[in-house]
Amino acid sequence: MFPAVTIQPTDFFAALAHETRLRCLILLMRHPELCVCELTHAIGAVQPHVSRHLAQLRELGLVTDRREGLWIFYRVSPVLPDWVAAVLRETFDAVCGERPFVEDDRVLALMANRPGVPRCA
Amino acid sequence: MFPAVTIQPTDFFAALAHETRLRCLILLMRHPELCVCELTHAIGAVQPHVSRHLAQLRELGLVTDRREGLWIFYRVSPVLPDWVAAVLRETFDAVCGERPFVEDDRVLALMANRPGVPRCA
DNA sequence: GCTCAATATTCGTTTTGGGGTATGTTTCCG
DNA sequence: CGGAAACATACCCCAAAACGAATATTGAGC
Repeated sequence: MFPAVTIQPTDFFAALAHETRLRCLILLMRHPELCVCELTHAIGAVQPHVSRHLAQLRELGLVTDRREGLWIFYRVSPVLPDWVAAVLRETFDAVCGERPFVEDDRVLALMANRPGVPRCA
Repeated sequence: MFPAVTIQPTDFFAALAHETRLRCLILLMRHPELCVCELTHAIGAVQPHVSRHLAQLRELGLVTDRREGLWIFYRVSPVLPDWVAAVLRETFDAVCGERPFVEDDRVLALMANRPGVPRCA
């Protein structure tokens, strides 16, 4: 019904203004949820770097996290204000085919030993 | 045909991440064009402050400027990439009724001695 | 030519944000 | 209970961004 969070426009745009955070968000829009090690691997950064920027997205309410065993899975918040979701979608459509966003998803697809999703038969 | 400029997503969002720049852009979306003194008056800041942030918007290609006598009129660039224009429109629709954006336009409407537009009979 | 009005830019300083590395916390497993 | 794995946080340092005030530029009018 009501979006759970109120997000200041300038805070929202500041969150999108960093490449690491934008790359994480784009990846999270391609997949229902991803854990930190997947995001870290896809982006090719060190883990504290990714964790720090994920924390900023979380504090703003753009993403939510869920613990499952050792892993913490992030997903795009399902209760975003409509205009925030709309801006994210417009941005996604515009950049999902560009660098470095395409490569990020390709690198993720080639990742071995991914938790959760890739259960073999 | 082709948008004249290529704008990096992170640069674009960084431009929107400052309140002064966002307030200028919202005002410029309500009016075909505005000069610096109008923007300065509406926002209630000192002139160098507004000029500096307008310069950043101009360097990014989000606005264009046109000199007419002593005044320099700014307007939202007519050749923005589609997704940039779409994000601006979504943002405008979301915030144009909120503070401080409504007040900015009210203050502007009450401004005396505006150049250009308000020619009396 | 001089002067004033509108705007832009520069300078010095302060603040904010990001990076790298080390360390802390939580959970699972044996 | 003692590891090790996954992730978060803290600390210190540097660079980019913003601010206030002063100054430079541009054009109009006389």
